[in-house]
Amino acid sequence: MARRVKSPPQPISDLDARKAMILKAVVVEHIDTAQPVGSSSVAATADLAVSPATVRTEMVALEREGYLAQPHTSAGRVPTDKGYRYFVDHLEAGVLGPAQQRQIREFFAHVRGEVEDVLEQTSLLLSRLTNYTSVVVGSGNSHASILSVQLVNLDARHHLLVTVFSDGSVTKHSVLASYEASPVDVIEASRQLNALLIGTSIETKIQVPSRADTVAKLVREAVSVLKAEQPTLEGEQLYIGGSSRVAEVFEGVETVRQVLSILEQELLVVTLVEDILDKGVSVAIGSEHGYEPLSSCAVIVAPVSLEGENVGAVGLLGPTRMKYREVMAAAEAVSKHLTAHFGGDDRG
Amino acid sequence: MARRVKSPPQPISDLDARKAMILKAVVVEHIDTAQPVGSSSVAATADLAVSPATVRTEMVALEREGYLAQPHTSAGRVPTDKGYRYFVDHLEAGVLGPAQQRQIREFFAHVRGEVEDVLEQTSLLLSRLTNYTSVVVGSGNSHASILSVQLVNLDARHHLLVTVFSDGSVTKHSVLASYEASPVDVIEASRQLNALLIGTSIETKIQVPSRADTVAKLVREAVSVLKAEQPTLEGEQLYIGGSSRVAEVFEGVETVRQVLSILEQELLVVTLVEDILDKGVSVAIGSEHGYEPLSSCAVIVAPVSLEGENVGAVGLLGPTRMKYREVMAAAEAVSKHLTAHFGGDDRG
DNA sequence: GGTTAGCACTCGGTAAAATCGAGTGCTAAC
DNA sequence: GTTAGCACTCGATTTTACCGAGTGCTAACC
Repeated sequence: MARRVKSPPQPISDLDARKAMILKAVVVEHIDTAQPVGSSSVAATADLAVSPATVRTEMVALEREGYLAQPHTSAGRVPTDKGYRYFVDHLEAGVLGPAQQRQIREFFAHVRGEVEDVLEQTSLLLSRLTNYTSVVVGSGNSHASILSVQLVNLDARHHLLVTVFSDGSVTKHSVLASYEASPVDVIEASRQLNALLIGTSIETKIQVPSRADTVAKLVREAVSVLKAEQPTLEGEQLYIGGSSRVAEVFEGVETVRQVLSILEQELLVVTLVEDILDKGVSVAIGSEHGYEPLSSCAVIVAPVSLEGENVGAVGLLGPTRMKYREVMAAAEAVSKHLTAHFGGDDRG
Repeated sequence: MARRVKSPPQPISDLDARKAMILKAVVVEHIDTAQPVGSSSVAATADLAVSPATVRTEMVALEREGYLAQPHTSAGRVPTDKGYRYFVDHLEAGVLGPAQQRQIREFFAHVRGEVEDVLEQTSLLLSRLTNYTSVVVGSGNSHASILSVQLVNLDARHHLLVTVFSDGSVTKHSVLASYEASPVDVIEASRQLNALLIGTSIETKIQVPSRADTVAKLVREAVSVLKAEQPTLEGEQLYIGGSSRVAEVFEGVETVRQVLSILEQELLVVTLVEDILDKGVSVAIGSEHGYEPLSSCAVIVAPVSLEGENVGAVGLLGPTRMKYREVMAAAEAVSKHLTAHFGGDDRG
């Protein structure tokens, strides 16, 4: 996470102390008011003992360097994505309000149920906490090992393959056969599948029996449907909380539509979040994530890990002028709690 | 479904032929243009050989009787909920365009996978077909019988109860014990659970063993988490397709927000759809369904049945000025196909 | 009696004009 | 390097005027 402390030699794109303060003031006020910010209100910022005129000169520079933009002559300045980026990179870590801290603690003290339920609840919590739309991603089970498989027959040709994985996930797959199988066959197939698959992961290559009897055919069939899953994306879980926030937080019906439409494409959202995570970043602003329809959004993510490994992420989606401090703090806190929750799950 | 053919004696609230035609003309045009409709455009309707003045007189009457409303003096008329209701009740059955029919047929010819996947895909289909937000509800499994239960142990105190129902649904429940249990115990418990539960439904009262050994405790524990589900609502599945349509179809950010916010409350949506279905109606207009925030919406539903029993529903949500003919036809067609799909599931 | 042409009237929507003022950039003095 | 002063810009807001779709009413018409 790029959080630079003030230290001597900085990349070209760095700003002297005063410019930084001015930029920060503009960002803060614009986030608050959604209006272009003028030189006088910046000058009024207590800890900046200069006149509006001076501020103006600096703002011209900031604009030239791409941190600020002017909607039109004779309007105040608005931060660009680059401006927000600088702001976020130099943000001192935010602290959560006590009320929110309590809310999170209480939530995790009382939440229970399956992982899926917890993740879903968490997405609602995040959205309630921040007033933005939240996104919780649980990773797939592609390398979890199989604890148990069972073939249950619904009728003579229609069976259900139920698989339990070591991460606690359960999948089911229909197995439709063109031949009839007796309950005894199914039980035997089930037994063989167990022998064959337990301990392997879905990625493991399996040597299936090549005999031509009903049981062997069933076994082959079952293994094949199990392996037929797309390796990476099936099994990913996505929970979106507070999508109605989109309508309150973005202006312009068209933007709202676009964002909602993106959120509907679950694969895309999962990829987006994981991309951001892969880059090791916690915030993607504007066009940084490369999804053009989301260019007026910022996405904040935090990883959730289990035994040192990333098993998911929590994210928040808002306009570029979102409350980064609070929201980043919230995301971080929730991701921590979630990690702890899954790590020390076994309450007595 | 109330579809009246013109027949002699009607309830008080019925209209003579000409009023009906005028009302219909207003509704049709308003659905098309979203604008108040004036007497002259109604008079221009080919099959109505009267002058605007006459139409006006009739419109005054229609307004008095509550079918039309006037946004303000010297504006055209707009249908009220009652007006739409009359329109819908007297709507001759719509026919789907050939393109849409093909789309539906193709969809059902190629769709495959678990019930859940089919329902989810269906909701997308419906939304694509109609350009409105769609809702697909799959009923719970509360009276499906249990085909198999299995206790899988994750670690000494943490087990997973996996239950397969006759309707093909699978549930999992964590069983957390305060005592340690050996794999042998778990297998034995699993065996006993099978003996105990197979063939019963979730509602059946079960006589659990009262012994104090580990196995019996496990069995009791497992039965109790299984029964702990809320009887009616858990297991209901809801799939919403095209929620971004909300933003294109309703005007006013506030309305959009409200509708989205309702859609987030899955329980509420399920109840809403089932309420409408229970009333034996296929369309709920404006405030007819009693959910105030949805008073500018119309909801069209069609049941999905399996072996004569309702197992779900498809629905579409739009503004009161929605294209009833087309949408009702689409909902009906899809519900028919879905019913057929599940009825004759066993393709060779 | 129902229908219709004629007409005065209403009133929201749109466009043009006027005004305002926040904010700028520049310059000259400090 | 900073700042006060000032002319200038330009979007937002308000004002005014106007248009015209649509109404309700009345008197003539079939």
